[in-house]
Amino acid sequence: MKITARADYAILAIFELAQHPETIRVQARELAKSQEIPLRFLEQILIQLKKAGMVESVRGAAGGYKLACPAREISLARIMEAVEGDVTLLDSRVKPSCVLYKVWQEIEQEFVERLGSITVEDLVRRKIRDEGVLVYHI
Amino acid sequence: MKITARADYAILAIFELAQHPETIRVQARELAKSQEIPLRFLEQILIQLKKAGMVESVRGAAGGYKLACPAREISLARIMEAVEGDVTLLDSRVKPSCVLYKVWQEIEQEFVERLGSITVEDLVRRKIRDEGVLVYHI
DNA sequence: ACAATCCCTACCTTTTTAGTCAACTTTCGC
DNA sequence: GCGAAAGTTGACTAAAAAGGTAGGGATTGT
Repeated sequence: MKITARADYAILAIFELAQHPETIRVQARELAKSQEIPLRFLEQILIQLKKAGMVESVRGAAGGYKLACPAREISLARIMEAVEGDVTLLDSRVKPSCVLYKVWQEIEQEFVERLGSITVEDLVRRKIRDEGVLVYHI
Repeated sequence: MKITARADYAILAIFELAQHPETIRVQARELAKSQEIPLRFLEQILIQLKKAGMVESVRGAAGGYKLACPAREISLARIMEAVEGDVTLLDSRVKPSCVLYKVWQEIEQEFVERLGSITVEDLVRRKIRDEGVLVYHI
């Protein structure tokens, strides 16, 4: 079981955006720097997140990104689906007629539900709980 | 989330072995044919399963494979670990200091436990329940 | 105007997956 | 003992996916 770099970076980026006040925009460059993500790669990812409606952008000189919806509406599953297309689809070579097919389906469903149960808001809460205060300010 | 061909084939092979009486040996060729697995590839996989103590082989003219331990002791997790080496290790780029790290650990643990909770015996039981009787006989 | 920033398409590189091959060893049946 | 059937091994290759780059165009603030 491994998380792809895309998904990993996507989650980190959204997580960081969620820690900034809603009113301010964060530039890709900043996100890339603080999370140690290759800028050009991150740009690709942000586009996907934008298309999926989780992030909104402003172009131009003082442009940047911010969340397009409340952090509580963004789950890990949603992020992963946005950048990977088909996280939810488990693919095995077994035929639907085989007993194993159903077993995989069950396991997959549980897994996706679990990923869907964790929101970015949860992450922020956990961080506050574990580390006291958030770092980013206006 | 996707199962590798190796893991998929390994599970199918063991599953088929589990459906044969303990006393008889099944040849790699037979397994390959009935499960539609490339023979040479299956041979690789069987070696891994043997090393992991799940299968035992007899060489020579009337050789073949059989389970090396009761089906109830073989879980999906065990098979996957045998052929993939590190299924259980979730790798993300987040640092251990990040809140996400713990979250991934939790999810991974649940997932692995789930895979560990399903044994080949369970599969056989399900098959009997769903399809009535097993196909393979002496 | 121009610099900073986001956007889009295409491409490249590395790693992993999936599968093959040839040669070798062991065992069985005679 | 001998040949055939079967398992064993390690090296090899092709294809796909992951990870990342590059160039250029579009927008906006100053």
